[in-house]
Amino acid sequence: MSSTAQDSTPRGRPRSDEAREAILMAANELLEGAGFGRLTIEGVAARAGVGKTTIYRWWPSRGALAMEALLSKVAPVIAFPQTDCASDDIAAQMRRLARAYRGKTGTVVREMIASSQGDAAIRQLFFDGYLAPRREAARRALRRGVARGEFRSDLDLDAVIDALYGPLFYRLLLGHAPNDDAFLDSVAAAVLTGIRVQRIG
Amino acid sequence: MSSTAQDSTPRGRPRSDEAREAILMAANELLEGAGFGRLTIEGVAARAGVGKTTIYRWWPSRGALAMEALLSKVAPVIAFPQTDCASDDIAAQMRRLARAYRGKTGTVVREMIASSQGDAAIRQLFFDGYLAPRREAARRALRRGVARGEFRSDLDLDAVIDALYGPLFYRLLLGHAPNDDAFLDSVAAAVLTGIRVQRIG
Amino acid sequence: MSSTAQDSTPRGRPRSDEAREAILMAANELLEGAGFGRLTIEGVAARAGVGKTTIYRWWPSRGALAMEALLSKVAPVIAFPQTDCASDDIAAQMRRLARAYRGKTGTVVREMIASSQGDAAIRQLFFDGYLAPRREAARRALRRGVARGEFRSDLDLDAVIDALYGPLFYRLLLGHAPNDDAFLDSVAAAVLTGIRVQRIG
Amino acid sequence: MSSTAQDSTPRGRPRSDEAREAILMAANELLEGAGFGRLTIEGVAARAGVGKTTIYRWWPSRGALAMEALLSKVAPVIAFPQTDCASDDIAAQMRRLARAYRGKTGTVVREMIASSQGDAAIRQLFFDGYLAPRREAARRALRRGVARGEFRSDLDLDAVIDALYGPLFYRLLLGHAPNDDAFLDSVAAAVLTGIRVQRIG
DNA sequence: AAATAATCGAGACGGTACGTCTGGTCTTACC
DNA sequence: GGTAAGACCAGACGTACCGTCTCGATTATTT
Repeated sequence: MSSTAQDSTPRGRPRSDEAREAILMAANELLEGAGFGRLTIEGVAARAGVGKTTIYRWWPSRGALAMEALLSKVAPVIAFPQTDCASDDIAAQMRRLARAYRGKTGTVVREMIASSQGDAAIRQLFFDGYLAPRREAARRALRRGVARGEFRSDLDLDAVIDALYGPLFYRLLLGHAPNDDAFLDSVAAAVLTGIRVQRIG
Repeated sequence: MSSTAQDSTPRGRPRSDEAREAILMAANELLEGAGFGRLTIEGVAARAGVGKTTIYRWWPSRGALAMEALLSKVAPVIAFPQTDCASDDIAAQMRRLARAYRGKTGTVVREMIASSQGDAAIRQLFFDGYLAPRREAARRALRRGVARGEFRSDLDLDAVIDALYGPLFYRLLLGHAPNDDAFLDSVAAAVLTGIRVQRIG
Repeated sequence: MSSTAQDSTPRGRPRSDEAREAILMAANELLEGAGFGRLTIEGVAARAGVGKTTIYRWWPSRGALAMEALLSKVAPVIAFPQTDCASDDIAAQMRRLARAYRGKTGTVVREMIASSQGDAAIRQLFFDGYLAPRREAARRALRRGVARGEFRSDLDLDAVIDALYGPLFYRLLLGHAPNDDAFLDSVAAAVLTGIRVQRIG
Repeated sequence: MSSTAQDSTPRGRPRSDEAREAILMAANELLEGAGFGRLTIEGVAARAGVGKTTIYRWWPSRGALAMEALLSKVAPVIAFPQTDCASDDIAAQMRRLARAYRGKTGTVVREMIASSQGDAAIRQLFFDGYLAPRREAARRALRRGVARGEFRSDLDLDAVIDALYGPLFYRLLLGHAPNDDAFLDSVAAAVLTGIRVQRIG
């Protein structure tokens, strides 16, 4: 077993975790207080009692900092219940997710998606750090349904997930109508019915 | 007793349409060339050969200007075909819309939605000027299907529209997968099947 | 039947002088309230209820307007007394002038001289409208002294005037010491003694 | 007990003397080329290759900058010759000063005095930085004359200085007549004669 | 212990763009 | 045909942040 080639203990003064945490905390406070648009590096540095250099040393951009700040405190993945019926589990999770998005989390997610639009690196951070694990959980729920013979086995799971959650995000971002339970149920019903194993007439 | 409702004779030099058009054209050029993030009031003023004051006099913010610039030249509503089958009409329009969004229009729409997140005024402008007319066209297509006996008559049309187009916008904004025809067809099939009048067994 | 030409009322232009006076009054108010530095054409126009054009039609610059505004209300020439002794007359007038300059007039004159520095036209206006008549009065007082045999007859009167009043303006503008009577008397004494007809020993 | 008076260790990046000098040089060039009225912070920044912030960080106003620029390059105090005769020394220095004022320096000094009128801080700067040392030199010359028994010992030196130099500044600022040698000599003669120790008849 | 190395805070630096203010010019409609 | 209103281009204002760059001070590892 080759002991890792990369064992080189770093020289010099080690990174200060105290500073790191102060920065993320300050960033979060600014994000919640004033929104992403008013989060500035200088503001974070001042509030955290930290030099600007320290921020630039560790984060490539305002967006990257905001994203990490958010991920550092984002709500845990909304879990999928595991009853006898995968369809019900999914519909129930969607309702819970929508409830979370009606609060502060929704604002935060909206801003994260918004700030992703102009910067591919931020988009990747958001996808990897936030969206991907949540999509993986959904994928597992769907696979469970497939395994139970509830859903067809030839599904494009990503497409199904997008069909289920796309409307929710659409309303979150455009804001023309609320993500109420009736809406989510109707979306879930339409999509899940469409992927259900057909009863033979 | 004069009953004139509109008595407001504007005083002073009237607004210059020439300047207005030069500003919107310059804004569009910058939007397409460098994106919303690089659109600055100073840049627009310089390119349009216009004083900054003239821009600030008529547009309250960078976002409002960008939005109006977008709306002033955006492709006309992607029309719905009108064949015998409303379902086919809708699915066909979705494919066309997605094609448009794979080009420059998609980038601009993404950025407009993003900049809507921090500014309620922009959001309203975008909804009224861009989204609402397109949703109304979709609503008409759905009503046609209802009238033809193709779709159920108890539908929440807005919810149906969100279910159809939400996934498309979701992929547009998150970018984790392309809006290809197969995906859109599967979404359309699931949703439209769900609202179809049930055949009596 | 329109009688084109001449109604009994001759083509009224009732405004002109009214506007002119309103402008000068507004300019004076601004000058006294905020000083020359804060006098702007726009401010004057707004306060006078007048279009900017009307100001630009009659005055070539901010300074010219200010100058005329000041001249329109400036205190009358401080008269020279006419006693038996021209020296005493002059010294007395200097004391009176200094007293006037210790009040608002002094501030106004200071600012007029200041605004003359960058604009030859303003300087000319100030000289012709303010300074020249006052110097002429001083010249007459000196000539009276010459005629009476009190002063020498080969004098360069302008140089004498500058020697008399220069120190007063110097203190007015630099402000390092007050123009008190003792100072003025000592200046007057030195200069007037110097130009007095010498007693033959 | 440590008696160190100066314990303030400056933190952060130290001020750049290079920038400071570039700014003063650029300001001087603009002052001489276009005059104080055309000296703008933006112009200085551009010419010096410096950010505007750097100027605003160290100078509170356009006038303060101009003043320091002037002081940084103004000829050293026009020295007083030191011959046997203090009267001659003073008259000679006045001629030299007037010669300097007939050139570019005169224009700048005029403008500085003008801009002092609306800003007490500028006035103070001009007095402390420019005028006071020159007056002190004159005071020393006069004291020399007193010590030599040439002038009376009960003089108000400030008043004498104002009497000597006031006319010169008066002509400089009003511009109605040149500061030629004959004029200065006559002023000097009158004033210095007046303060001379009287010969006993 | 001393030297080396990377960190930290502070804050100045050259810049870009902001949104405002004023200058001086130019249209309009009204009187 | 002069006037008020007010839009127009131009450009400087003073401010906010950007991202980079010294500094002196601190905290580790390596010699």
